[in-house]
Amino acid sequence: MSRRPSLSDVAKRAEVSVSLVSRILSGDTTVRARPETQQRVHEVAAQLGYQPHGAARALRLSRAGALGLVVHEVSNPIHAEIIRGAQAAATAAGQVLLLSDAPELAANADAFAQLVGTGRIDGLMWQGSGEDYDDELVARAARQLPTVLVNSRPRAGVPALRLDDEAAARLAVEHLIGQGHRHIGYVGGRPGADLTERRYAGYLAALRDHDLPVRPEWTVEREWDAPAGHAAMAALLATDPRPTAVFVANVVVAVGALAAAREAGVAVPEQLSVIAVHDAWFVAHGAPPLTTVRLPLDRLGAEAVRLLLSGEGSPVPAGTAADGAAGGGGSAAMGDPGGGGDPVGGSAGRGIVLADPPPQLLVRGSTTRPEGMR
Amino acid sequence: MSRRPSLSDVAKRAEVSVSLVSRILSGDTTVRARPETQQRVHEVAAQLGYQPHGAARALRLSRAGALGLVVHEVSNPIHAEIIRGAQAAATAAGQVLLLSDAPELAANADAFAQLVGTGRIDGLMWQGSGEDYDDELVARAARQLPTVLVNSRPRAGVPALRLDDEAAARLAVEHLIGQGHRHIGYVGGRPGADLTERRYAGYLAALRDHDLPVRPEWTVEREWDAPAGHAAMAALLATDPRPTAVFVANVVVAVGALAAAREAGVAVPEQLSVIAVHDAWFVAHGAPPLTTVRLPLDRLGAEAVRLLLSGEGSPVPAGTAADGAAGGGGSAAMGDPGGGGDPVGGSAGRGIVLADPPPQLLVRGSTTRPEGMR
DNA sequence: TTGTATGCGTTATCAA
DNA sequence: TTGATAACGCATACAA
Repeated sequence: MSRRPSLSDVAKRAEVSVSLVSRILSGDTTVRARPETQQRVHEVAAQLGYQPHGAARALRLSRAGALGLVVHEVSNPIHAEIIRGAQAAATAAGQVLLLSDAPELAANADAFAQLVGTGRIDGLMWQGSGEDYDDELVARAARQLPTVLVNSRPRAGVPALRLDDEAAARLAVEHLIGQGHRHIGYVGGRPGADLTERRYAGYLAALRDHDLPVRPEWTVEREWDAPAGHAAMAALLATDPRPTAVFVANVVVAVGALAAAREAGVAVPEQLSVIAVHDAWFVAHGAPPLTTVRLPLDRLGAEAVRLLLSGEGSPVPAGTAADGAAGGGGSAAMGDPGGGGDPVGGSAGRGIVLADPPPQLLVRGSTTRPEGMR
Repeated sequence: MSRRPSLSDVAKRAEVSVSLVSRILSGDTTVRARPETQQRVHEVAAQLGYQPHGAARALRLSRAGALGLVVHEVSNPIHAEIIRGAQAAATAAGQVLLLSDAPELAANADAFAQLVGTGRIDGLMWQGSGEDYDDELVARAARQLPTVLVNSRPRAGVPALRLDDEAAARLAVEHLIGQGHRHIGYVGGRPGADLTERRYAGYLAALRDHDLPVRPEWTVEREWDAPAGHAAMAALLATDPRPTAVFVANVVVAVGALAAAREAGVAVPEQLSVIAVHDAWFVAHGAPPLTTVRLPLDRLGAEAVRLLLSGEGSPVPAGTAADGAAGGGGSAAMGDPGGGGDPVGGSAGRGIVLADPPPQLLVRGSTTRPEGMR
């Protein structure tokens, strides 16, 4: 028959027992089998193209060999970077990556159960976007699985991985200040979202450090998409006086903001400098090419994988579903991995900041000295 | 203990046998159990939060309940659309989606084996990009799994799903012609790639239909990325006479092409109209906003899932690995699903064209009547 | 140095 | 109307 060869097929052909084959092929060091036997087994296995059956292994070991990644919108280039990093890291660790979509999981309870409750994955990475349903779903997931939040602060007791957004914002704003700008506006993302707040903090810190005024009407927050950026920039340009430069908290938002400036007849960078956090391939080709601060988004994904695999994901609380004894699923480890973290809480609820590599300024055409300066 | 509840936990608590629970919970219609028993079982299951263990199911049923999707670059917005469609369709069908990266699979044999050879997935979707390794890898995969090529013509006997690229190109070029252009250039993607050829065919057909000349020096093909588009457009603009309009075979390429025109001081659309295949959110915010032809990329992913699930993926040839009898893995069905296909070969090697919904013209600012016309 | 037996959680076959 | 049992493929404790 042409079905996939199993251990017993190999065993039969090599004329040894199944268990011996298992031990030999899995590189069990305590197996002191005859060298000739070992070789024979290896040969037969190769000949037959034997590969262990994933489900059987998962069942026996009660480890799925897979990790889940939940993202809010694949088409967002920022999320794509995270996916890329996670994908590569998972593969490198011999795990497969299961991709899912947050809005869909929120809308479809079966889908959620299918992903989280069936033992298909050993850990879950959840890209938090500050949606309302995030907290609830993440909390539910964390009850069943080691879970890590990505690009978010810790919520619902689930550890979180994030980048040094404050430093990035600071770097961006300081670039503007260095060019001589003293009137700098802020376009954020969704109000109240972690990311917005952290980047706003960096913006404020930079202004403060240089004794520059903060004007409330120059702070506009809408959403994390281009239309929102468009609206925000339009609002900002309607102020009087108007800033000579704008820091935009996200490159996607910046795309809309640039379009709004263009439509308003405000030349960038001649009349208005614009800088944004995160880089995406297409902004380098824009008019003008956008100056950005790049953050290592791919590392975010990679580090999340590492965390999960090293057992530092959210510990699964004991006595969840049925009875009530101790013993647990996810092991919990301590320590502060990753570069320069600022651990917040205890074993759960930690916030880890990936500060390495640091934010990188990519100067392109959208920033320049303010008009009338020299 | 706090481990996940199993069937036997439910059975114990409901005071029935495991097999009865299994049948009741799986909605077996032939199970004529007492209504009260049924209810009790359901209650206990809900109480315990019982969910069948995926691996155990997979082992028993020899179906993984998962599909694999291999893509060449997640950050490409076009690929992201495909992923999105596949993801949604898989979830809707109760399957999970396993995402992988083609270059990585090409470089890492273990990763390939892990994805394809371990029974983790019931079918594989492979986004073909005309890379050299594609043929070989797809062929290997198809020997083990029902496989479908996405956005490609059939290769290596593997059925393929694609969009009506020729119609899209035609629609785009006819839009230009309709505006009065008679000198229309072509910027393609990777030379020799299916996509390039199909779109080129549409371009040619449109010109032919309107008795417009085809000038070899106005046909430039480089690669599927923005830098290539930049180079191609630069080459095109160096011709003399130069076309008044350019059809670009891909929106990503078009981003680079627009930048090149800008740098060359050629105003779009005043001096040069540009139109491209595929739509991406950011081009609407560009300068100028790009006119595009949208194709239902998400349906491509969704339909691939449907095909695999309905058993119309590549049939796995019998007698592959070990012995040599009949009996096979993937069932093969015939028929011509999806809208208006042009099936090419037999059961394997079919090419299915998704012609519905048809290409959609999105007129934005990058096209206009040629200069000096009225 | 190697083999036998057991169990992971399900489903399916058969018997009662 | 229900239950006992075998089997899916593997890893391991134990026996030889």
